[in-house]
Amino acid sequence: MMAPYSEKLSAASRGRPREFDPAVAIEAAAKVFWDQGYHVTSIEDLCDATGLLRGSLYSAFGDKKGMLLAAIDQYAEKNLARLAESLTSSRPSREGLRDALLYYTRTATVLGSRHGCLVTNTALEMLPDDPDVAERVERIFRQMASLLAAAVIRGQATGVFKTDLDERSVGNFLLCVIEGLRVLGKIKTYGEKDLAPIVDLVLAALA
Amino acid sequence: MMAPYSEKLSAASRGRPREFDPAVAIEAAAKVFWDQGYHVTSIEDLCDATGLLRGSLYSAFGDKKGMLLAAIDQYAEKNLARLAESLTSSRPSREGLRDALLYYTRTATVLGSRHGCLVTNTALEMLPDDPDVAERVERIFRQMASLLAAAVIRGQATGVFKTDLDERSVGNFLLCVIEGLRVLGKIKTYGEKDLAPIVDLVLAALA
DNA sequence: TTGATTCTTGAACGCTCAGTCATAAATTGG
DNA sequence: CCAATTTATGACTGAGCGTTCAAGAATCAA
Repeated sequence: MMAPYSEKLSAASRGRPREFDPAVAIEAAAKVFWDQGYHVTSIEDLCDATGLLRGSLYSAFGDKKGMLLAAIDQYAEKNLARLAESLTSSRPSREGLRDALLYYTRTATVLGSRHGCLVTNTALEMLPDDPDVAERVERIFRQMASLLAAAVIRGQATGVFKTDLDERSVGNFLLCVIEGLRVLGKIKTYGEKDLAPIVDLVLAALA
Repeated sequence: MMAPYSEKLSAASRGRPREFDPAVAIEAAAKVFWDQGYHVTSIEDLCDATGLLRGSLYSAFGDKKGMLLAAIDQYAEKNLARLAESLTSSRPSREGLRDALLYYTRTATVLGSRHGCLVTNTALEMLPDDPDVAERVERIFRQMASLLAAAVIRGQATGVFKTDLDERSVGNFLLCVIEGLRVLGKIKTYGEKDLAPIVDLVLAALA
């Protein structure tokens, strides 16, 4: 179960070639898991979303869990890259971090699609019992906290933030708020104008 | 579905008397939903946990969703009362709020039972699609935010907290952090000593 | 061309699920 | 005691689930 699908996903040199792009299929599957959750999603849902038949999905990803894990991996890679770019695109500033956090208040509250974050949703649905999901969520959260902490550290060097902040604590603090925003964003009574002030209070703790 | 079970739960004057206490049954059911999540939990799981047979559960609570809603209501009532008492037991102080928040870092990270919060778990599993759960989560979160905001307001009057804080924003901020703590608490790499510093950063934003 | 290999197709399997119902048991009102 | 009413019991149902698999199709190596 370590990498139950990656072996299968490598292009085979012999035999009939695969007729679909696994990355495209997984992106479609990820949307379904994201919308509905893991347990509610049926294989038929995934077939409909991907346009593939059961056998093709099973031969490529092993089983339903394999499809979820592939979805999480692909989703996390994309979103971590986006966060990293958002935090490093401009020179460290209060507004740079503010914009990075406001991204989560915006995506959390998009009307008609309050499905939050695939990783957060899956974590709450499947932890603490599922070791495969746990391993991935731990890694993703660690990377997010590192990126956030690094941004604050850079801001400290340029005098934007307080200098007596513990790196690890700040990263966890910001990650905690982001996850909280993703929870609140699921409730329709919380709009962006309710969540944005939270970000400003967060920044007040750092400067 | 408004109150699908409450009508049934009132004691009937005629006929064979109910042999079990619905509140006890619901507490046992709530533990199962809390541990496993709604969709993974089967009626047989609930029968095992409550010691009752299917017919008794169905006649008392209508259906599986009715059992969940009753569990949420009972759980929320207990926990809101606990939070209210925690916040008002001593005169308003930085340490009073700190203790109230540290409660969540402790319960979130109990070894061997990182099942978080029933309301948070159910919200992420069933929102935004389920209106019955949505209605309850909205109400519970609104009450939590109100209690937290009121505690800060009382602290402002005694000079413990900054005076330029918006009541609504502070309540949402603290609620957001609590929900974030409940998410992080699901990951075994986060212990209480990782979460406690978050609380101190939160307090730094208020004073 | 032949055989091995891989993917596609879609029917089929075994199982679990939420929910139902007929019957029996316990209570109340008259 | 006799209906009427409510609960307890547990077998049952129909639907949906994840997964498997045999047969057909497409490719490559030789």
